[in-house]
Amino acid sequence: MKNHASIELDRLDLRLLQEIQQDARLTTAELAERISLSASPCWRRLKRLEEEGVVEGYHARLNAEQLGWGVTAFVHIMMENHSAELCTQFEETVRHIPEVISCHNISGQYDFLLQIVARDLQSFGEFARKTIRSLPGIKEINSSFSLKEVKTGNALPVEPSTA
Amino acid sequence: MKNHASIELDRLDLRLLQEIQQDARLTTAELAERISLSASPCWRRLKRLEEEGVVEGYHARLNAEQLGWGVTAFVHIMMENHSAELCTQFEETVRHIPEVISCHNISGQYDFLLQIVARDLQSFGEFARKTIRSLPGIKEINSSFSLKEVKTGNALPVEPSTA
DNA sequence: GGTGAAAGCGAGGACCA
DNA sequence: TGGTCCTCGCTTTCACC
Repeated sequence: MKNHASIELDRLDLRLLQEIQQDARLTTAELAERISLSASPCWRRLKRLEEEGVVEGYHARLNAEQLGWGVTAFVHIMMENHSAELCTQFEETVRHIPEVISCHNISGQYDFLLQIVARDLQSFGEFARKTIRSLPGIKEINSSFSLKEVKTGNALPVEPSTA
Repeated sequence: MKNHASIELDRLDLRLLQEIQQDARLTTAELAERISLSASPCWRRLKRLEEEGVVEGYHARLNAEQLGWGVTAFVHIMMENHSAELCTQFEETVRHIPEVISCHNISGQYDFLLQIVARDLQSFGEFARKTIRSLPGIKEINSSFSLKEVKTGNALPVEPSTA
């Protein structure tokens, strides 16, 4: 898996990526038909894209509600200082907390933005107090709750125009 | 596809969901082996979970960098007022902008939190000015940039304990 | 709910243009 | 690169515990 940017991607690769991003379980034959190619070269392209790391993985998207995760929260965190040690420790800890769906180090007023799930508001409160607030070096926390998922799926735009 | 919450999920279902969340391309045979079941019942369970909407879809995760999306931004938006009309229009518009990876209606100071990708900072500036700022009813915008993806994948926790 | 088996299909490779 | 063919193993669906 290469991590270099700027891999050569032609129009077929991009169409393939678009399709596979929308439905990861497409068979090679189906995929081939959709991008108007025959199965073998289509399969080879996909393998190449996997090798190059353009395709990072295949995942089932699960319904949070039905799994009992009724609350999605966005938590902004400000650190007391920006020592590499403190931040690295924070990141390492956060990475291992399953309720933390995503975490970004961000620019601006706050240092980190976390997306978190919880069973309900009460659980979230407990989680915030026990698990987040108690981490070392945290100066300020600001939580917002998702009232409505307007758009999700985390699909990247794949435009043939930019090839 | 049902949308009701609280579907019956036993330990096997949860293990299955965990596996399929991590690797959507597992074959039924592989999946069955991992959860110590034979192929047929395993396949039936998966189908049931798809039917019930617990599994919402299968998606390839693509590498943003390699597709030329060098910038990930989090944009907080405050609306001038909260008229249903204005908000619905905003949501509908936003849903159709490919650069908008996700959008949540949130509680707190701001009304919406959007995750956006752009080729570079300059493109983002242009996008923010032309596409976002010009939407009707927007009072305030606050953008932060992702400096580092500490954790991603959007995997939900699936604990057998909560079954 | 679980097992076993049968039929049809796709993955993945060899090979040619 | 792309296309064709081939083979093995898997998916999928039975009928039956």
